[in-house]
Amino acid sequence: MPTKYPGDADEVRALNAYICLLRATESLLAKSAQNFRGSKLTASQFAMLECLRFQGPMKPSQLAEKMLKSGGNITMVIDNLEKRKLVQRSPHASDRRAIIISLTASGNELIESLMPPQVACIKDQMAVLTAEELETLRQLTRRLGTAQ
Amino acid sequence: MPTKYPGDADEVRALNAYICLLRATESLLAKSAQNFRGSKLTASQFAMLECLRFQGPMKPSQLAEKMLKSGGNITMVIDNLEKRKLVQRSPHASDRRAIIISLTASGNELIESLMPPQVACIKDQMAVLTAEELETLRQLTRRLGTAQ
DNA sequence: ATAGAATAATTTAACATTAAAGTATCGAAA
DNA sequence: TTTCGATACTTTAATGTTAAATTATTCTAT
Repeated sequence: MPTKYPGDADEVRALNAYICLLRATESLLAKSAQNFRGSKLTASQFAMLECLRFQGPMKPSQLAEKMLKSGGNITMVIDNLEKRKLVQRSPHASDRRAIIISLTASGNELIESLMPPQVACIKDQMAVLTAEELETLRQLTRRLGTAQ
Repeated sequence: MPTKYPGDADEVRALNAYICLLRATESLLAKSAQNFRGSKLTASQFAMLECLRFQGPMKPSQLAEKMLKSGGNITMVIDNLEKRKLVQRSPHASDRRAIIISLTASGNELIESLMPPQVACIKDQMAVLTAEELETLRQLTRRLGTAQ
């Protein structure tokens, strides 16, 4: 993050917005991570439980796509959650190459208990902005996110 | 990232903005990472070179603070950059506990060659927003970033 | 002056992350 | 039907990341 880069007005404007955007995201993620640290979950483990909770059982390749992570990484996160019996591997009904990952009863119970504080935490942090500002932020970042 | 979480209007607004913010950051970081991947640098290695280039030689503890990373992590990133002779360790003048990390000539040359494409890349990606929108984004994310 | 607290860097262990290679299975074309 | 390319997951190697423990040094209060 360059704090002083000699550039024209366009560059300075873009860099300033970029730096603030990154810092805001870092700040939000660091704060919300506190909600699941007590359960000894990493950010990836929490994200996987959350994904399975809201979108149901799915294949590792689908988890990789939704979580924007590599396949090899997904295998390891599943391994570590499976050791704690929070998720389970089942054979795919029609494709013997594939497997289906699903929450166990205790995995479901855990993510259910963690979601309300997580949502409250995000709501609290975003509350420094008004409803209108949040809508503006959503629209601006939505356009940036889909930029190629 | 929950796509459908049953909540009140405030929660939905906050979550939507939050999700778009995170996705925008992911998208920007992924794109700008392409600029230094060709030089076999990781994001942390690039960030360290950038930090030393713009803020001069400093102690590992200062790098850790500026890069928002743990001390142990900084030691490893220095190790890997030192292997390639891009940075060097020197004894601190007055404190024998401390060391000073600085760019080597080739490290300086490398980061100098990488900065212009990096800035251009960020400028390009942010160009989906107008000057006014960039200023709005900067102000909104600045307030979020400093939220505790 | 010295004991003890604080600071600076490193080491270690566990998990994350990616890219690349490996194994097994599927599907389609010859 | 056999072969070959594509798909799905795992494994491996290298690096990143944190937290906690370790070592060495400095600072401070007595």
